[in-house]
Amino acid sequence: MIHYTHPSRILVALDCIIFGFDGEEIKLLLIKRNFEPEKGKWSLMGGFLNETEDLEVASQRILYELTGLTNNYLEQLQTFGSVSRDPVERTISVVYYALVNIEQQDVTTIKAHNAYWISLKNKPELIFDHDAMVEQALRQLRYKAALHAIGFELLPEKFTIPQLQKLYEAIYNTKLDRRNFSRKIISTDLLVSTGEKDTNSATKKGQLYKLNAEKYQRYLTDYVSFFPELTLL
Amino acid sequence: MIHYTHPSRILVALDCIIFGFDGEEIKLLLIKRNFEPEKGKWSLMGGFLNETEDLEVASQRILYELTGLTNNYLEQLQTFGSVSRDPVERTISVVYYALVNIEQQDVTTIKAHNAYWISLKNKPELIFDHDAMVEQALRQLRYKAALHAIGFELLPEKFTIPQLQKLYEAIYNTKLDRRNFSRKIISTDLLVSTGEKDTNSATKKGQLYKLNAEKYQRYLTDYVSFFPELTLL
DNA sequence: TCAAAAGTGTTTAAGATACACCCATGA
DNA sequence: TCATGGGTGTATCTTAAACACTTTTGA
Repeated sequence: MIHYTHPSRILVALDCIIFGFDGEEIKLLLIKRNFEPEKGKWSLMGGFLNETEDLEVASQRILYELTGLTNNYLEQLQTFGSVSRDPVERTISVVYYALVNIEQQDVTTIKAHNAYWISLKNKPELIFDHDAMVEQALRQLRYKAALHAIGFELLPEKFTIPQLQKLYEAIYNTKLDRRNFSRKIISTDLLVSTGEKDTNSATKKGQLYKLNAEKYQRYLTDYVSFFPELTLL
Repeated sequence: MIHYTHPSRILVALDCIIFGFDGEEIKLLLIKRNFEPEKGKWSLMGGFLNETEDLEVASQRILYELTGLTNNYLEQLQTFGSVSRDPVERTISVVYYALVNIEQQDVTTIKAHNAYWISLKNKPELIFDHDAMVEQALRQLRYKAALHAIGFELLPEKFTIPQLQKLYEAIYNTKLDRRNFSRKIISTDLLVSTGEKDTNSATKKGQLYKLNAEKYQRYLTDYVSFFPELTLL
């Protein structure tokens, strides 16, 4: 194989910010490291890129190793490349963020990695530049969820409109008007009524909806605003 | 220095999509390669990341080498990492896009690199995955310029509102209503009248404005919509 | 029967859109 | 003086925002 003459081959890591939603709060899947470096501290799930592995494939592998999940929402965020970001060796890190249904993961692999779901509000300090990664991922989540229908990735297959509203309130750390929210969601035609009712609710049982898969695919790339105050000037 | 045991150190390239605006069309600064590999074909400006160089610094260096420009709008787009994207050797490429004022660059260095401003409509086929990079950069430019006040980076310091409108029409390949556009821009309070008139115009000379620097800084991070049809459902 | 959450309708205000007229300039 | 492009005003329609009442459920 021919090679470039440029000498500087660099270690390429991947780190993954994994978001979940428990019905009340946005949570992060974080690892309490029982390995070096920085053993005992908190970090994101990560790994190295192999020579013969696509970047996309590597990110899916890393998510799978920790959660047992495939086919999740997984999007590249940004690459972090300060010279001094990893004290062990010059390493650049390609960062992905994932949205997962918190009820679907494989508890065994999570335990094996010493990982825990931590709510954003209680996030401990993380190693290296992982705090900056999380901050940027949250910004991207807010940005994207305001314009695209990605929030559903954090919910179970069937959900009520009030549940969806709680999700958006958690993402934006705000309160929304129930009536306006409901009307707006209905008007997108993104939801299909299942006819079933939410059995968990303690009081009046809400109607369970699922996604209109076709419309949903369109809204992943097209603009929609699920966040009322974002009428953009 | 301690090293990780992981063996796969990989060549890290940077590629840069450079957008300009000539008053009528969005243009790309492309290189007709007089060097290997793919000599004779068109490509983006690129280079390799050095072992002791921050990623951000490297992207600025590459932009400077080609255009002689510093302090431009330069933002990381995404990292491309297919195994087979570069036939010479496994290389991942961190892609940046830059917005430059087409009148300010250093013609000498551009000539030295055998680079030319090509309008988007006449873009030739590029090497490797550079076409996909350009496509994504354009999508990002459209996305971002609809919400943030970044378009100004493509204009000279002083400009008329009709010039600004032409820019947005070029970015979105559409026609906008002159009266509504003007009102919307004025209402943002982003422009400051200079009192001067555009001397280039053949007919009625338009008022020259410049940016309200303070407001501008805010709008780089905050949302603004300069694109009327983007009321997002 | 009462508290808590779900569901729906109305009114108002703001913003987007469409459209018409006048002004300045140089050929 | 006329064609071209710049500047401003107004009416209408759509959408967001604020707000009140009724229904369902289990304790």
